[in-house]
Amino acid sequence: MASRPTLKTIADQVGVTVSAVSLALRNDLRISQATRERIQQAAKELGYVYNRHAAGLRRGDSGTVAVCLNDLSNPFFTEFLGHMEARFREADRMMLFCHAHETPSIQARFIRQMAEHGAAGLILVPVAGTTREDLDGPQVRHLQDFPLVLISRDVADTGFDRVINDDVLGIRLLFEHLYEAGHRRFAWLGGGGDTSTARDRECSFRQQMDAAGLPVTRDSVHHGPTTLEFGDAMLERLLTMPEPPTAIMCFSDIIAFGVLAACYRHGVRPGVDISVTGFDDMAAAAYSAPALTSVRVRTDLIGQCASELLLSRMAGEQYPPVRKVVPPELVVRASTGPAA
Amino acid sequence: MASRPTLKTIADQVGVTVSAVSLALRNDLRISQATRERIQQAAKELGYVYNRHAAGLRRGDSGTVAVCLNDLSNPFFTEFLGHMEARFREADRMMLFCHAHETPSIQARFIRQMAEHGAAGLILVPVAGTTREDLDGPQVRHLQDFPLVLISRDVADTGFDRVINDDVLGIRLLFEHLYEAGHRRFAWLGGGGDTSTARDRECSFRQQMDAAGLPVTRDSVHHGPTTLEFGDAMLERLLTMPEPPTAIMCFSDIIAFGVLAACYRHGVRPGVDISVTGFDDMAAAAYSAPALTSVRVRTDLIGQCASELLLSRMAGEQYPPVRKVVPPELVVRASTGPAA
DNA sequence: TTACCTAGTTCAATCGATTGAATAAATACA
DNA sequence: TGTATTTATTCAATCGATTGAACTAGGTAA
Repeated sequence: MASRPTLKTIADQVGVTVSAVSLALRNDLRISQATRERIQQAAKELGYVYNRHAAGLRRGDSGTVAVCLNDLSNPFFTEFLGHMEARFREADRMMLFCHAHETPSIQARFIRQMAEHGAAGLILVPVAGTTREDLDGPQVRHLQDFPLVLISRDVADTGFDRVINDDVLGIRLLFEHLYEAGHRRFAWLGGGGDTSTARDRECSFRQQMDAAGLPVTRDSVHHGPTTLEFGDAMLERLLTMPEPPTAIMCFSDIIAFGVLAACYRHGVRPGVDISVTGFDDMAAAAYSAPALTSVRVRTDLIGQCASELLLSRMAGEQYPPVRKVVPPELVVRASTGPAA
Repeated sequence: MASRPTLKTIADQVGVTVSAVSLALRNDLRISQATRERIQQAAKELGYVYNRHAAGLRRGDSGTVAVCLNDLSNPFFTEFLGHMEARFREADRMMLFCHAHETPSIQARFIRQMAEHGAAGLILVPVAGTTREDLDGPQVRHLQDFPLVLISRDVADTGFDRVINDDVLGIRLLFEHLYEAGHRRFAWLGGGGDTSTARDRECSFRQQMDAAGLPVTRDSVHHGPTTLEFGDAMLERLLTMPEPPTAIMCFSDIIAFGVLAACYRHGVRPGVDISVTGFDDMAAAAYSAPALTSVRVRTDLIGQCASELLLSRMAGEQYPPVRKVVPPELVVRASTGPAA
């Protein structure tokens, strides 16, 4: 296949130099209107495609940003992705995307590669277990002074900007809602991963229990993956207990959906016989059977805030690291009700 | 911030030329082991980051592939994304990502931009209404002989490779399952968009009805968006009909979930009072209340096949356009049962 | 001793676009 | 008419890595 036309091709065609073409295509007024039009016309006819490698090499910016997430099967993260993609498109930035799949080596590789590609900034949901070292150590020297925004999960002791949900508040809202409805026997499901989200939510749960004078026993906290399967399997187990909980608080809506599915099979009526809460308030929460009580994490605000922050850092703005904590909102639906 | 080290920086440090450094970093045997090690050591110490713009400019390949999808809120598409991402990572390709959101202008822009960025190939779920012209016209000359694989949705009369699901078969499997269970009053929900998927599934539904000698009336086909809301709202409407259908076939699991939610509220028992089917068999289908009968679209196979195909085209392999049709599998669950 | 390898390294052109400085041509001003 | 000024375009260096060709020791064979 014939190689693609370049500025040179156009220049020869029109009878000017590459400089003139370069300027004309960017609508620089230094080139006369007439010539500019001839050049632009020729470019169109030749099917010219701008070469950002060449331009980026000279100017030092490729026009891309990098985004690294961990769980595409979780709508919660794809919501983020959507919000950020929209904002970056607006800013005329392309998105280099990585699905790290909770795998440190994939994340590490992506962090290197996006730099090789000249990405101008990085949005990262850090893989579970990510430490300060991973983002700040000698292996990743290039991240120093690099525009990087952490979202959803925090990493302690780093000097990066971060935008996260107020997980402590979220759990408190749910707990208070349940407590006021008379619940006293609670179970906590999920949050197996080594993330700030898992820690903060569980910690908040324990605090609430403490504050309410309720004991946290081995039977009230159950770690596991954020999957439907886990929720489903856990309900089966909880039902066999001598004194099953009356309220089940899940780390994520996903787990809660699994619990609801198991309830349905067992003829246990959520909201009547037992109360179930999720976390995130993904779109499906309003359409589960029954609709799920949850806390709405503002993925829109977090996504927007993170992309704004990144774009401003990319524009070179200097200010101390920002740690933005976005409050979630309690959404009460049919899956919770008064304690039996 | 000090600009990043380049080959020159390393060369000066070690006391060799850039050529030597370039070769050494790629482990070329022409450079002696000793020098190579000194150079690699220096590179590490300096925190050198490879510049793919420069390399790509010279070599003509940036090492990226582009992927353009339309609905991130649909797990069906994110499943694809996951499968392809994995395969491309394996091939050491980065992914330029776009969420076209069923918007032709976004798709068109992305098709231009990914070329500007030197992507070596493109995987595209075409936006609803995409025509031959959009992929083959004078605006997109650069797509000629460009590695491009269409997935999930087909575009007529194009010479591109495509990997799609056998939608006709999928509907037939569902229909036969319902028909054999005694159903005779059917409703079809969804497929509002101008896509091959929507056309093929509805067309197949009509064919099945015809073949079974059942009339397709105004009341049996209802177009709408692929949302939970639509399914929910439609069930409400169907229930008010004098002779409601006994079997509801939905364009997508998403719509079916909406239908199930409405059933739950109304005390209608899916699988007993009414039968409901989805399409795609996303992960959640096994955990809805009740679990949803659907057809499993092999996103794994389609994703793998598409990425293999693309990689082979990118490697320069020549063969006539491939049109791969992957058969789906019927998955019967509790949401369907014998006609009342 | 001379011609000839060979391994190890350097030279210099190259990819395509950008840009500050230089030049040429046209116009304005005195 | 000659000089200053503006306008339109070209020149040439540059970004960072790659690569075929050229060079330079040191070693071998004749």
